[in-house]
Amino acid sequence: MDADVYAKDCPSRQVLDRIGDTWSVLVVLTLARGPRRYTELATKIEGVSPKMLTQTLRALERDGLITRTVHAVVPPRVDYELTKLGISLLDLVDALEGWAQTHMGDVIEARAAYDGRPPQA
Amino acid sequence: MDADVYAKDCPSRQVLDRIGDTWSVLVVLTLARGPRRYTELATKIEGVSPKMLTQTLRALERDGLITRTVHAVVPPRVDYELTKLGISLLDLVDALEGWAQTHMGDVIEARAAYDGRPPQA
DNA sequence: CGGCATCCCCCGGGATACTG
DNA sequence: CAGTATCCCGGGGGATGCCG
Repeated sequence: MDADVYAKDCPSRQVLDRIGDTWSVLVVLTLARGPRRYTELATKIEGVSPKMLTQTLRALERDGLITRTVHAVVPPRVDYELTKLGISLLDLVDALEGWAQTHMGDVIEARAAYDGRPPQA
Repeated sequence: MDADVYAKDCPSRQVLDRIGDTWSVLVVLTLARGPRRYTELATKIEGVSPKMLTQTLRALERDGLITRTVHAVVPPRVDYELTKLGISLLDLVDALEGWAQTHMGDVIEARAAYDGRPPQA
């Protein structure tokens, strides 16, 4: 198999897209330290709508990155948890978060410089 | 500074978004082994439209991840190159590509299993 | 509580054509 | 060659309302 992310039809491109999705990343990060309930995820991840959260969770489940466990109690309780595959992704996603935090300042600076300078300097 | 990616207004979230963008990732990957011209990028990265390529390049430039060098020749020649900051991101993005390629098979399998099974098994 | 369905709006982004 | 400008469409995604 080629697994060429540059090829628009290669599945690896789709996988890359999934990893790239912000909500996916945040969900995986939130599940880093064990199972979480739907509401916990919704609360922790600011700005995500119920629709997008569900959609993201389904996509991650479909891709085998998380499991969805329904507890037959009332009120209902649903736990989401990283699979082995999901855990293997965790290191990466963690690094992503780290990079974003570490270099956030640099990026902000760069933006200011770029915006402050006349277009055709 | 908090640098909380879960906070919807934290700049780190925006940085995360930029990293997440598929075109950004592919551009950075393409620039991994040295400067590339606009057309080279357009050719290498399948499926990207001129509009999106330009837009992506501008965003990356603004964030200080790449530089844009215009050579005063005719026909015009423009080179894009990773900055130090961009290079620091390269390792991550490389790992991303690697993960996508390595686990592509697992994901495809998981999807087949998920899709093949009746909704409420 | 944890969804799914529906509606609807907005804009991301592709296609096409033109310019320096 | 390396863009920019314009048009336009599809669907991403928010809001709301209803079930188990």
